[in-house]
Amino acid sequence: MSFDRDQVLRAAADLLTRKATATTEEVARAAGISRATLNRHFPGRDVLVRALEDLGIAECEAALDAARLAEGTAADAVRRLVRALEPCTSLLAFLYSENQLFEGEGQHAGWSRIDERLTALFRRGQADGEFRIDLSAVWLTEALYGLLAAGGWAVIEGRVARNDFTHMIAELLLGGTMRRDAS
Amino acid sequence: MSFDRDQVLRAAADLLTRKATATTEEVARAAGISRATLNRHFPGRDVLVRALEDLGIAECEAALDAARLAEGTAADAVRRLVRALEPCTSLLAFLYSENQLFEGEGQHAGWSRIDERLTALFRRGQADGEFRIDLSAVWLTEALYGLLAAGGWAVIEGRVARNDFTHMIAELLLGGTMRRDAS
DNA sequence: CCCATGTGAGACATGTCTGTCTCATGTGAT
DNA sequence: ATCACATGAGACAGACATGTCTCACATGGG
Repeated sequence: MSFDRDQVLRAAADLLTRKATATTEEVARAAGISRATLNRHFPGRDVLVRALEDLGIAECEAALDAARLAEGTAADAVRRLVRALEPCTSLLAFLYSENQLFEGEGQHAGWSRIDERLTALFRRGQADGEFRIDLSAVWLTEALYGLLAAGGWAVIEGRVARNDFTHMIAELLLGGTMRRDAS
Repeated sequence: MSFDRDQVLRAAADLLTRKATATTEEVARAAGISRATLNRHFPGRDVLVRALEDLGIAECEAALDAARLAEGTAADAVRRLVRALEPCTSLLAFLYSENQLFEGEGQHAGWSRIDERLTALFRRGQADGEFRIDLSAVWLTEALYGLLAAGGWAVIEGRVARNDFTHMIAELLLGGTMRRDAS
């Protein structure tokens, strides 16, 4: 019954993704610890959310590193990225919706770094003539977030198979819905 | 100072989209009425959310009607649909995130109807050979929701221009990021 | 003019979540 | 065995949102 910070954070993320308004007692029970212990380590719900944010940022940056965005074609980099991001989608989905609440406080600097790296990837694709230029790189970054969240929720609700996750998101983002035969 | 149900609902939607945890007093103040009056007409927060849901469903179905999804190419139908949906995006974005909370209760039947109409549109595009078939129509429907929400929030946060809304979403969904020259 | 209706303001009780505290228990190290 | 330490369980008070109630006021119709 020792305290495993990482395991607690993951249990909290799993629960909060499904039920964003969960009580601290529910979070504690989901993590297998008491409310008192949860409060000793994370004094306040905002502290817990910030810790989840830090975890999400760390996992995102690890995924970005693992995807080696600078190598190969931008399209392949996007595919590697989506695949690398898949394990932390539910955490991202939670933080994505939670972020809407952080109105004025200014967002975590980590997200800016991640935004910048993603935007740079799309800009590279545009500069290489690989991606179209009438959709701004900033919008493509936002769209990727939206598709990841939509995909994560669709998987949770059983509307789509988890195995299809990477293919669905990456191929929709890259190729859209239109058939590409013609060519 | 008479009570205008529709105006109150729109004010509530605007506020709740930006701050999903807003107090009933904040909602009332945003709508220009007192908390007592708000509670007379919407006894309970869930009643208010349900009313917003009904409003969102009604506006969605009106947009679906206006877009005449059965006419012309499926791609053009999607473009008309996104354009018709644009005015109620913020309400949709709120309901989209709020819906994650309705876990067990079973969702409003209206959403099923809307899902079905959207899925039918994508299926038609696939049957006509216009859309690719390796992305399921159900996923395309979910993706459209995700892109609408992402677009709505990106506009609210000033990351992208409101004028670009329709083009960004529709063209990304239809054509993806890849350049389409070649062909 | 009088009355009915609807509203705003405020007070009040209630329920819930939260943060904190105490105390007993269990575990590991010495 | 003993001690230090962390945890679990429960109690407690405070903060907050909520729902309800009363009362005063304005408006509109009879």
